[in-house]
Amino acid sequence: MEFSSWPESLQSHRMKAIQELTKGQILTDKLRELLDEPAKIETDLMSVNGMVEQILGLFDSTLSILSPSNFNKIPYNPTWDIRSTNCQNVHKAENSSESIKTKALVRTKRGCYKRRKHASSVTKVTSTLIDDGYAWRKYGQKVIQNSKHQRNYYRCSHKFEQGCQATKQVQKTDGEPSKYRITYNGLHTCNNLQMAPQIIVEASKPMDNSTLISFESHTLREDNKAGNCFSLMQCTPKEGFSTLGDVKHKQVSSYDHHAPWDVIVGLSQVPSEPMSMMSSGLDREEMVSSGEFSSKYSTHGYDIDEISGEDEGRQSITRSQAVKYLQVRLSVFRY
DNA sequence: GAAATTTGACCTTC
DNA sequence: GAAGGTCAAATTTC
Repeated sequence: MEFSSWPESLQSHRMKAIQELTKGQILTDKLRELLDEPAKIETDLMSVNGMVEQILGLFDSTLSILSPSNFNKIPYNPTWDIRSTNCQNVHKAENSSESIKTKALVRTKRGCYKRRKHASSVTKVTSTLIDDGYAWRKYGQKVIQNSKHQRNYYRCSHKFEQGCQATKQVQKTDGEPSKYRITYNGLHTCNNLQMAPQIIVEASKPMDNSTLISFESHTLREDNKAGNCFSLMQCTPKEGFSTLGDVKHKQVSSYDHHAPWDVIVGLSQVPSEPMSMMSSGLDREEMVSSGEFSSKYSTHGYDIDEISGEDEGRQSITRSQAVKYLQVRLSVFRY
């Protein structure tokens, strides 16, 4: 990444990003030391878990610092929305005092949107519904073929204020016992991740939990904000979360309440382009194809069976590969 | 009364 | 044409 060519006003962002990545590098070194001694892993599993999560959190923080929303502190203009380009005339007509006949015509043109079939997504399966720290607004519900349960559609509450394109889908799985499949699409650009979650570790069977983290690459599309999105996750089910219909996607206090890095934070909003740019330390193909890595040592209190995007060209890599991966990314990104 | 949810219709993709 | 994602009016909740 050509940081030197960045505008001067962005230098502070660069410095912040470097600071975060430096922390990550230190943690990665420590983690590597731990991984070199399998016996230590056995006895200090929680430390390993915490370190991995912290590293991922640092990525999250860095990407948030480097995200376009931080560079462009300009109030959101709805006309920037990809759909608005084609719909502006529609909205104009709706706002005017056109005839009913015109309105009828307008209504037939609603829904000028692009389906994000190929945008990267993250899917996880949890046994409990969790508050991921973002404010969501339900906008739809659909019966899905070959599925007993309806799928619920949520968009970021700040979609219109800040143009945040993040959406998620929640569907109860048919399995027994039922779990919830949550699919995150798009990138949160709203900067409204308010509160670090309280992670409650299920000490009883930590080995049962697994995490697959997707670094899926995707081409830049018209909605190039779309990216992988590992949201903050709160593992304490709130009251009333027992059924899909009862889920409250409520706004949480202020953005200033980011937790210190000792709080476990998920990797969120990994845009593909920076990842591609960071891949010089390893063979690019290796980087891209290593679209995900798994961890059987997740400290998350919920069950994550999978986090996946599109299935093409991805493979699981070992934990040590993942560490190497993080290390390289950190060192490359630093420059 | 404002905000959130529900729900049928519309639109895109496959 | 079917399936799934989104819109937006109607309805409900706070």
